[in-house]
Amino acid sequence: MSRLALVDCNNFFCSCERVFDPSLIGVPVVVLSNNDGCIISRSEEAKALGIPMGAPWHEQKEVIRKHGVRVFSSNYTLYGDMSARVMSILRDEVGVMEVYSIDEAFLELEEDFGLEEARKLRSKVLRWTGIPVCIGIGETKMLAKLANRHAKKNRERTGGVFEIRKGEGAEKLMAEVGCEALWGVGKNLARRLAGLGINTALDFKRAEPRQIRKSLGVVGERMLREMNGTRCLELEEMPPDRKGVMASRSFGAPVEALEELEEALANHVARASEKVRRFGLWATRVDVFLQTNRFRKGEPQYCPGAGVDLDEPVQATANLMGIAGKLLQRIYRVGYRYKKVGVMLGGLVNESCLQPALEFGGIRKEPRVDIDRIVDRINRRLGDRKNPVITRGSMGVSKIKMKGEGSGEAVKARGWRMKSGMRSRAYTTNWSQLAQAG
DNA sequence: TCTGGGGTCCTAGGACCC
DNA sequence: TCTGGGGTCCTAGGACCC
Repeated sequence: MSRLALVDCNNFFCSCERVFDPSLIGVPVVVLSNNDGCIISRSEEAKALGIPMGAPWHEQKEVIRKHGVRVFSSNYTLYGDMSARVMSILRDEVGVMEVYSIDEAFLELEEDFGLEEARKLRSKVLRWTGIPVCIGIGETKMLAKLANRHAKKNRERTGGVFEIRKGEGAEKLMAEVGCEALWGVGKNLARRLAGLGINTALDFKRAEPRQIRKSLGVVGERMLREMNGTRCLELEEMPPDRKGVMASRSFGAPVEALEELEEALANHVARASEKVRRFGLWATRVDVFLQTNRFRKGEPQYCPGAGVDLDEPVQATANLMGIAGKLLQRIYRVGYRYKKVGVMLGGLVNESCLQPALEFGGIRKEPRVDIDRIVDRINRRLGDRKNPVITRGSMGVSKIKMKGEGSGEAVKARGWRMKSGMRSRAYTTNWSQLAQAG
């Protein structure tokens, strides 16, 4: 039976800080989120003080002051570097592994890799990097996660290493774990499960697949199978290509002026595009969004977003800046107190998708067109369902030729890409309504 | 104008994770 | 007063095609 190990660094960000400042050992430490807003990593001592994960810093100030908790802003350069060191040690250990996050990795285990080997690996990582880890072993990712959780919660008894094996032992453990502790089950799904009378991990493991499928969908069914030892979540050795890159920040104090939003947005666009270039990618879509303060229940909320598909892949900050700026102007409304502005560069493509500027004997390629989509958008923006601005009509009223009528070569020369199944279609335009709609 | 099932594509929104 | 940032996947529903 093949098995997986989940190696998870303990209190990773705090542990990283400790490696470089031994005076932090044995005292409560917390690390704050990007904007120093929330607590995102706590040492064991800080957890013992009752400081919750994700708590707003300002809510914990009193406890922090009272107990002399050491507080750090996050330092992702440091954490990334430490992560790479840990991962390289793990990579030496096994043939196949998946770096799941900055502080976790799944390892495919050989038959003879047992608890003893896991303990050795654990102390090796600690010795070489100063980072303590826990290791959970199981047949599937979910089971390895569960085993890891158990190893962490019972560190004295387990020595930070635990394997979950089929049988009574496993079921006893599961009976003591609530569903919300399972990987992939959050607050909402846990509530839904509770409604079905499924409260513990064991209840879930024994649940009726049809029922789970019905109320939690395929995601739920996959989890259920994983709990019973069937692998549904594969190990991904190669990280899949990134789909988008986002950059956003909350403001310390609410912002109302467009100029201020523009300034912040310019910053985010610069960061996001830099990242995209570093990955060797290009964006084919830009989305901009605004948010008011969702915690201020009394204030009017406005969280608009707008995006465009680009005619061609773009990488340059300046180009993206212009596009993002226009989108911001489109969604900006006077009179709101904005808390956040952000940009999302999407539809990322690599070099292979770049179209050469010159093709077909020097005729420049035009962007891909999809008339139906464009028509759909125009209608959605300007008309309503009952009164579309543009409708598919009888042939010959107002025609956009896509194919055929001897114009195939012309179409090709323009570089229009045909989707299979595309045909000539006719559209009628309600010009007066279009004019009215602006 | 009505009839119908099997597909795809797109978007918005929900849920989750670290 | 202050309450993160960055991702992924899935679903539902509409429009459209054949």
